[in-house]
Amino acid sequence: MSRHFDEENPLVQVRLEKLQKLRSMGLDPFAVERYPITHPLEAIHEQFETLEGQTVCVAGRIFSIRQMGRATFAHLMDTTGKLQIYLKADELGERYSLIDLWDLGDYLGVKGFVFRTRTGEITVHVQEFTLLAKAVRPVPFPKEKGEQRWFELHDVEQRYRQRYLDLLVNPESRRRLLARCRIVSEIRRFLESEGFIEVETPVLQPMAGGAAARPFITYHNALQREFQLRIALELYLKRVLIGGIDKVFEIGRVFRNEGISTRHNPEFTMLELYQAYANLEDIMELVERLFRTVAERVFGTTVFEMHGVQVDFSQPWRRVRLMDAIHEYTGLTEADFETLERAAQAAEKLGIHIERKDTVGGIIEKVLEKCVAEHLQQPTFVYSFPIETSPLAKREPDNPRFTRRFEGYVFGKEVANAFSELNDPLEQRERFEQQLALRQAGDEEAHPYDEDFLHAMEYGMPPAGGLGIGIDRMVMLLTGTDSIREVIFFPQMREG
RNA sequence: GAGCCGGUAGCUCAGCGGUAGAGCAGUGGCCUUUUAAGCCAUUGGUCGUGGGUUCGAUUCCCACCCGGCUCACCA
Repeated sequence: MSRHFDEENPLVQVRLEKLQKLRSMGLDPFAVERYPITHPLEAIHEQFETLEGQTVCVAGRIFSIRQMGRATFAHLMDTTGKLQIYLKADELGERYSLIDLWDLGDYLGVKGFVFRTRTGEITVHVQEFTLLAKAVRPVPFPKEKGEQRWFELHDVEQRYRQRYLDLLVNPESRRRLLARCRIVSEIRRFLESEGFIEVETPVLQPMAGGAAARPFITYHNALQREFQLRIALELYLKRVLIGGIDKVFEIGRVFRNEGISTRHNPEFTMLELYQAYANLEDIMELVERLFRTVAERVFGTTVFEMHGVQVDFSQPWRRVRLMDAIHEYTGLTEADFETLERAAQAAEKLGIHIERKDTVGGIIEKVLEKCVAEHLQQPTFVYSFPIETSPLAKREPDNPRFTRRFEGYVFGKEVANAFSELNDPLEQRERFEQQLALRQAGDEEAHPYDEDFLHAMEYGMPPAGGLGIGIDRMVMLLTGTDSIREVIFFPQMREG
């Protein structure tokens, strides 16, 4: 796929010649700035009863064209839909021949009256038209009839690299990506209606914390220092909480320096929220309400299906202790994880690869990932996570090896992560020290020791429940999509 | 990082040792309510890149690039 302007391409040449002709007639399409439309295209269909016989102005891209001598039919397309237009030579005079200078993909504005053709299609009978912009490169619009389409843009690489073409040409892609926009919008609306305030916190951070992941490094010239791109929103949102904003959230891009896969893009969108005076169970209920509300508002249903499994977000989610879930699906008991040695043995038996840096808690989470997650098809909260992998969560009072943390699973995939947040600055300091030890033992993703954050917490942080949701993965499950790239407008690609 | 599959015209694809094909799009012609419009004619390709084998390579071999899937790494 060449990135230069290939004027030698005959298809481009033809279009450039047409552009030249238009310009020589004083009809430069690129000189046009505005076209006063009276209706989006879909509105003509919706309001046909009242619009029949009325004059309207509409605009869109030429999606198809059928010239039949002295009469021409074409379809325009805009964000809302498509509309047929009809042009007659004996009414348009010399201007009729300008149609020869049109190509698929050109932007056209027309004025005319609304009618129904002999075959019943709602159409605008054009009296005046203006070419509003030209496509000098061929746009691969498909042929279509009803729901059937031919010669569609299929090449996955091209669909991702040139998403504008994918959006233009493939209705499924458009639907899926627009669904993403509406999901984000409805999440905001829901949280605001629950009294949460949206804030924006730094992307450039001295020390990226709040999650276990390697950061991207960048450099600030004037300050002559490195910064890290954030890997989570957590620590700054907690500072806001300490600042007295009791219900706070952020929807923002985070960056993790990892491999790319069907489920991982180096930059992705997180929702995090914190609610003072709320605990883990309150957050569970909030998650249930969030999914139910967004599902209803965006899709008009709470029932979703993926790979033949049906889930219903109008129902409460199952709640299960992590160790109980492990017992249920592997037969292992807590005793099997008493010591690092036993835990490693148990995991190896399940075919899980253990590394030197793994802790008992790390191994437990691996077992969850490899052997349990796939069974959690119905919406499930798995709670009570090991303390080693949860340095920012409160300890369980009667079980100090575990924390007040849950992960939400749907269709076997993790979609939410939440805790009763640790707000004891003395314990937080100890937890950071433990993480430091892990880091020194070779765990690059151990949580960094953030003195500034500790300082903030020492002024007093309220008891609070916190939640993180990967928006991209939430969109995947609500749209039944297997690849994260399909729900990101411009997924990361190697240089092409 | 490993394995498998793929990259041929603007788009969708076929071809697979003898100097490249179809449909649609494009171009020219006929056609004043068509709709995958139709009919006739026609243009268009360094067959991902670079090496090698061969009289000859899109086709066989090697390396590389890009993509997809699976696994690994990774929330």
